[in-house]
Amino acid sequence: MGLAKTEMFTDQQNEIALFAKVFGHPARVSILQHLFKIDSCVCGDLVNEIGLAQPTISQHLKELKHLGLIKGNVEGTSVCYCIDKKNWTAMKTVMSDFLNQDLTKKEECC
Amino acid sequence: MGLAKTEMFTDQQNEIALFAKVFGHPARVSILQHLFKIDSCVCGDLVNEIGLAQPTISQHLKELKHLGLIKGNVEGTSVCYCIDKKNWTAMKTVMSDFLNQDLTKKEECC
DNA sequence: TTTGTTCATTGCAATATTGCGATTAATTTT
DNA sequence: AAAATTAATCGCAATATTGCAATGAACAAA
Repeated sequence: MGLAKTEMFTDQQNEIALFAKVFGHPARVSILQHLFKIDSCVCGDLVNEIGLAQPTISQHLKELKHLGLIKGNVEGTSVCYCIDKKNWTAMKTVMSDFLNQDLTKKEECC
Repeated sequence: MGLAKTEMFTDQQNEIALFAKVFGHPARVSILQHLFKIDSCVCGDLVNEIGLAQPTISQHLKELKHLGLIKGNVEGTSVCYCIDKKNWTAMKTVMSDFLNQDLTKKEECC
């Protein structure tokens, strides 16, 4: 099938999965880390920084933009990308709630 | 290709991507939340709780186990699964470092 | 031993993802 | 206007993922 049955899960579970999925490729992790490091960035810089072809980087940027984690702004012939702070913070809340579920009171049965 | 070019990324970036990928499906998110909620669980409970077929759940459990996030223990004809606390905590460190990159000093250029 | 229970594995079909060459679109420079 | 620059899109091939029916393996109960 290759198709996740999203209708049988909660909105929260689907949202976590969507965010996680976009982090599930090292190129996108690398792009985000680069944007954090240097504040803003044009697509061409990322093509040089990471070793992938321009259409490939462009597609990864599109996915990050689609989820709202980055913003793009046209500047002449190039495009300036940066982290969308508001949406990144909102995403962090969702993911942190998932990652920080309480472990302390659990018995490790296995 | 469908094949991530892992060799051009750092070990850290690949590790983040691997953890994120396993969270990138709502069924696995749901399984983990259930294990957190009820401490331990056999596969059959999960098949009832989530609406997927037994082989499908079994495969998702296998992926979670392969990454070390859960442990499984055979108990008669059933298998008891639970969160691997040590590995979960280690994973949380890796993911939190990524999610909590400093935003405060950044200019939003776009 | 036979039967039932529970979970893992196999094998397959359907769909998704990744990567890039070729092209296009938008803009700047000459 | 023509050429150059930059990034998006298209179209394709290769691979990965998802889901499940069928089957197998391990154990328990009769």
